[in-house]
Amino acid sequence: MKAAARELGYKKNQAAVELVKKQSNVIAAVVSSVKTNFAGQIIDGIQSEASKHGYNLIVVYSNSASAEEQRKALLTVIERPVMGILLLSIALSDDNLKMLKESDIPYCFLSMGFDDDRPFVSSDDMEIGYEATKFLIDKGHRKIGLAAIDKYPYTGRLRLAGYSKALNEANIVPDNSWIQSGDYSYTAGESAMKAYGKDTDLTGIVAASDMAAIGALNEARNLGLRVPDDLSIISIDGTEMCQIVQPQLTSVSQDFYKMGVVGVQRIEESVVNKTASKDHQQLIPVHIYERDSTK
Amino acid sequence: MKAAARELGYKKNQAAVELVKKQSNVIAAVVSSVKTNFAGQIIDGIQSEASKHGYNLIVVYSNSASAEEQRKALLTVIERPVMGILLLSIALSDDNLKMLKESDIPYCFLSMGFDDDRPFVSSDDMEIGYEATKFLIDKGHRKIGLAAIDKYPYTGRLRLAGYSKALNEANIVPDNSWIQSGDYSYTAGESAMKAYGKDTDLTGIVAASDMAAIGALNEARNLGLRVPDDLSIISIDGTEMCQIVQPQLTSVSQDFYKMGVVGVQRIEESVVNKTASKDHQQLIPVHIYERDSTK
DNA sequence: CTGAAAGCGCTAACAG
DNA sequence: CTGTTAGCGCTTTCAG
Repeated sequence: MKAAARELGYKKNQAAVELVKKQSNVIAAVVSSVKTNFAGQIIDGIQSEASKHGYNLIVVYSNSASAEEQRKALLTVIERPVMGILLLSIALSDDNLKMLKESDIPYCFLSMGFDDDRPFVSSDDMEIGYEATKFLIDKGHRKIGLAAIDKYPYTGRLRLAGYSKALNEANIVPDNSWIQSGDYSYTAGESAMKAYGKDTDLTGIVAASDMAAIGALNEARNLGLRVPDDLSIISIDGTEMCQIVQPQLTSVSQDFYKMGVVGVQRIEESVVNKTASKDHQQLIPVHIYERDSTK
Repeated sequence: MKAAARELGYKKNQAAVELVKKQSNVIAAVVSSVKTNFAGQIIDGIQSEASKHGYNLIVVYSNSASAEEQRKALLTVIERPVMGILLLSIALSDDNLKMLKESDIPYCFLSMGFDDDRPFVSSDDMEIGYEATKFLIDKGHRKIGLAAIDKYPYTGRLRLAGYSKALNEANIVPDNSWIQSGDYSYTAGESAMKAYGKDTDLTGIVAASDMAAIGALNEARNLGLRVPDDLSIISIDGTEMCQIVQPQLTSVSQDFYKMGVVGVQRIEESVVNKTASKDHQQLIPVHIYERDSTK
C-alpha cells in the first residue's frame, strides 16, 4: 500500500508529522540581506553538515537594518517547529533577541561575536586586526591605515584593538587620520582612500572587507597610486573577489565554510543535550594568503 | 487573555494552523547553489513583492548538478504546505519535474526559459545574444567571438542563435573558432581567451556572463592585450561585478529584480485562479549599459 | 503482528 | 457575542 501510494505521487504532510512528533529535522538560517558576499560560503558549510546528519535547511532573509523585518523573518522560523536557528552576520534588536531566547529553540550566531553570553561562532576579530597589521609591519611598512571599519560594534572594535596592538608593539603611534571608519562596503573603501588622498604618507592599508579593499584599490588607481608599488593593501575576508581583481588581493581569510559546519554541530549538541548550550563561543582560526597587492 | 499570552512569549504553532487551514502564506524559492551572483537580486525582488502581499519567503539551496540533491530540496518544500514554489536558474531532472507537477503547488521557473509549456519568467535570450553582438557590430567590429556559452541547453542555444542572426544580418560569416563554449564561469572565460590567443583576429568578444567576462578580461591582460584598445568585451548579466572591475564592463543587463517580482505575481495569480496557469511564459526586457570595456 | 483509537495545536462551524 | 465541538493528517499507544 505504501508503495502504491508512492506511485500515485503521495506526499507526506510534514506539517502534520511535526505537529504530532513535536520535533522537526529542519535547521533555519536567518541571513542579513545586506550584500555580504561570504554568506554563500557559510550556507555551503551549513548545507553540507546538515545533509550529513539528515537535516534539511531553509533560509530566510532579513534586512539587518530594520527591526520589523528582522521580526518577521524570525517569526517565520520560530512559529514552525524548526530544530535550530543559525543567524548569519546579523545583529538582532533587543526585542527580537528576547523573542528568540524565549522560543526555546536552540540558536547560534555565525560570523559575528558579541559581548554577552549568547552562543556564537566567528573568527577572532582581534587576531584579524592584529595579523593584518603585523603582516604589513613585517614587510617594512610603518605608516598603515585602517579603512572602512565600523569602530563601535563588537567586530570593528576588536579589529581596531588588534590593529592598535600591532602598531603599539612596533612603537608606531597612529595618526587619527589613519583610521577611516565606514560600513565595510565598496563605497566605504573608496571614501577612505579619497580621504587619505593622492599625497598620503601611508604605504600600507588594512581594508575592513574584500569589497572595501576593492573600493580602495580602484580609488587608488584613480588617484594615480600604483598597488602594490606605491601602496600595499591587505584585505579582510578572503572571498573569491580577491582573486578576480587585478592585482589579486592579499587577504586575512576567514574560514566561513567551517563556521557553517560548526554552527550545525552547535545546534545538534543543544538538541541532544537538551541544554541551552550557553557560553559556547567558538573562534575559528584565520589564515593569511599573500597575493599581489602587498609588498 | 490573548494579550496576556503574548506577554508570556506565546507563539502560534504555524504547523497546526496550516494543517487545519490547508493553506499557508509562505512562498518557497529553490536556488541552485551554483555560484550565480545574480540570485541575490532575484531574491530581493521576490522578498519585496512577497512582503507587499503579506507572504513569507523561505529559500532552500540545491546543487543543480545532482538529481538527488534537487529531490531533497524539492521535498523540503513540497512536503509542507507552501503556497507556491519559485525555481531560480535551476534545470530540474525529469523525475523531479514530474514530482513538482504532481504536487499541485503553483510553481514558476525564474531566469531560465524552456522548450516545453512550463511557466517561466526570464530574459529573451535570443534578444540578449542579438543585442550584444549588434552593439559590437555597430561600433565597427566585424570579427566577434562568443565566449564561455553552453551551446546545448535552451539558454545558450538561444543566445548563440541571436549572435548568429546579428552576424548574418551584417553579412559576417563566423569562423568556428570564434565560438568557445563553456559553463559561464570565470574559468570558462579565461579558457576561451586563452583559446583565442594573443594574436587573435577578434576585436570584440561577447562573454556569456559577468564572471566569464572578467575571466576573459584578466586573461587578455595576461596576454598583453589592452581592453578596450586592442579588444572590446561586452558582458551578459550586468551585476555589480561589472562596476568593480577595471575597466568597468559594458553589459547587456538583465532585470533580475523584476523577475523575482513577476514570479511572485505569477504564483499569486495561480492561487487566486486555482488554475495551473500553464503557458505563462513571460519575457523581461534587457538593457545595454555602455561602460569602459568597449570601443 | 495488525487494526482501532487517542490526540498533537489549532480553526471553523455551530450552539447557547 | 462567547463557549463548545469536530477534525485537519499524521504517529503512537493500546487492545485484539
